[in-house]
Amino acid sequence: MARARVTLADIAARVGVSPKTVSNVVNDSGWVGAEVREKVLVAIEELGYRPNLAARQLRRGSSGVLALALPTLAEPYFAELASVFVDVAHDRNLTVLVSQTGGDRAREVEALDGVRLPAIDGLIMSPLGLEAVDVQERRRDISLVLVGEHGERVAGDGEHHVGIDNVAAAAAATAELIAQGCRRIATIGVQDEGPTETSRDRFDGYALALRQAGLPLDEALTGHVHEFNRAEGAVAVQRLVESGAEFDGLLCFNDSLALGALYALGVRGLSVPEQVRVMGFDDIADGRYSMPPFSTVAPGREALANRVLDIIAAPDATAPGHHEVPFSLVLR
Amino acid sequence: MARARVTLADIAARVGVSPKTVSNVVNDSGWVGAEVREKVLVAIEELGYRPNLAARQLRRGSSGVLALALPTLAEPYFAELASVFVDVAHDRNLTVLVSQTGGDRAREVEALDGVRLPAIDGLIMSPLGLEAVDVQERRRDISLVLVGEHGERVAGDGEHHVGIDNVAAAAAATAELIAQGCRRIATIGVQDEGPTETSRDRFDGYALALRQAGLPLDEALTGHVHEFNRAEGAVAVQRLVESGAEFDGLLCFNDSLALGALYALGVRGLSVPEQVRVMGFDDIADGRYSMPPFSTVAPGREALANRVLDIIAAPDATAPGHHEVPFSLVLR
DNA sequence: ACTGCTACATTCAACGTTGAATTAAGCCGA
DNA sequence: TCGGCTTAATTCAACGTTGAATGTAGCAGT
Repeated sequence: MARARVTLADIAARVGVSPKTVSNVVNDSGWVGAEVREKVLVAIEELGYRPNLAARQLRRGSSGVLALALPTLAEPYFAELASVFVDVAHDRNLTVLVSQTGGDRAREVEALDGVRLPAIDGLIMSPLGLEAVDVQERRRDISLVLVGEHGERVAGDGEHHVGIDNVAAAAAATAELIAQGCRRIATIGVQDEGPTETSRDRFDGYALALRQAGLPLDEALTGHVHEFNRAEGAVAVQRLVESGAEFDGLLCFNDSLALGALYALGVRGLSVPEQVRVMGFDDIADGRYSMPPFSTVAPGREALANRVLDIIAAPDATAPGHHEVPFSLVLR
Repeated sequence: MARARVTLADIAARVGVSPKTVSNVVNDSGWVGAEVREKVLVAIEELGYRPNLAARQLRRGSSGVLALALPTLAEPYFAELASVFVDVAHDRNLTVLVSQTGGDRAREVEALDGVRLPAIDGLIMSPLGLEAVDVQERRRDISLVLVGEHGERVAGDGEHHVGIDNVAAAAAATAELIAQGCRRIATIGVQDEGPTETSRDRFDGYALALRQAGLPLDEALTGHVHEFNRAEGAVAVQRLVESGAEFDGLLCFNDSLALGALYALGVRGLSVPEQVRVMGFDDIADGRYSMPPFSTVAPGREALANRVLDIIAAPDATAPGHHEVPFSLVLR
């Protein structure tokens, strides 16, 4: 399996030129005669030469490779985000490699330090455990862009962050439920511990929309969770229903929660959307074929990826801090 | 942002020792006195030294980094597989970086060649467009392990492949439906074009189980699809129902198809599991909170990842060819 | 014949790290 | 006192690539 590597020098020896000339052919740099170029290309083909990227990067100082560090790929939102990032980057002739941190502070710091990552040009991270001080105290030689709401807090004014306006998005989603006739709108996804930025922003938007519509904010309609996944969504709805709370609308802080909620509503025999209208967040693929269907907030994933890559391409052309990308409502 | 890199030489100069001694401290190699070690560690902390991985790999010839190339992260099966791989590898002190090829032959070949990948020690790939000749004709200096059914064909006897016995798994799943009382079992997921290995194996298992139970194989109960996703699953069921086919069991060739099928069954007013029992494949997280619930075949993901990493760790200790890992049925 | 130019190709050194070989110093026992 | 052993640190070269500097023709122009 592990045959010896073919190097520039091997090609050079075979053709009878210097390694540098071969390098020039490979990189289309310098002056190379047509005849020599041809012979070199033939030799490369015959011997199966592949540039050693470690050596190239060591010399050049850059690799054209970016890393995307996410809490988990098991959550569809992150998996789909990763998918979009890779594709958008591919169109730009960049490679994005995806890494999974588990949302663990230590592993996120490791990613920042480039521990166990190959030499990369830039790091895109959606942190969960990271603290602002972790970013501030270490000098980096690569560019960093943070995404996600926790990332926004960590970034502060000193680092790049890209994301949607969560408060506005949650307010728009809530307003839509109200427009559809809901008057008692429950919410699922309030978090009381850990990185709660997302939760808080979305709750703020929810509260804002209620206030603007002159509806009361009822603590009994607030479903608390530990994490944003189906299991927690199901349990939260179960608790709400058992507590005797009555509601005709349900704002879930992401689609996984919404899918879990639909499950629990189904078990309880509550029909969607007749008895309860459900709204989610993230527009993940699972939600598109959910039965019954529910509406959701679509963050502009392509827009996000493009914005991030713009910043990575020219980190100093953009002032650090928060950069906003648009969202939209998907009604089903 | 891009501050100058701190090198071993910088640390060495500050402490007043040779770079090699600093290297020894960093790698716990060679003999270093307690006092010098301490001073070096302090300097490393103060200056924020981080080893240059490109240089290290160039010198060492290996990086401890593996790449996992998948068709897409947008499909939950692959995303969850990636998640498991990263975690299992992390436990073994290895890094797995995930790449997305789109199932495109050219991009899969690029991955094989290491184009636009940082220097890595091993490649794990679930191919879709790749051909056996692509693998055979290029000499590689890294170890390769293929996964997935198309990968099994590409691997042949000359390359490593790890996977479950799809025929047996599909047969077991079908036998379970029969044991639950189903007599007319439809199937969804037969493919007529592209990389159809998965589809064929599962259909063979389905046919085998029917034969063993003395049940007829009815072509009218066969749902054809182009891809394994929710949309196709929904459409396939719709077609089956509209064709007038009657069935009390439904074997879907993966969970995404099953979720789409459930959607279509729901729209048609067919109740699950009363009127139709549904069985899927892959045991993805979405399926676990599906309403109504359905059973599925769980491939041993951890077992798969561990087997693959065993092989990568010692590629020559294992004969190339197919290596099997167990599956199990998850009944809901 | 001399200068200056163009087109090609080469040499040299360096990117940062680390195995292998070497040196240096301290200590022990004969 | 000498050789031999242990501990500690060093020097050297090389991993494969590529910028910068340099060399060498051949040819045009004066």
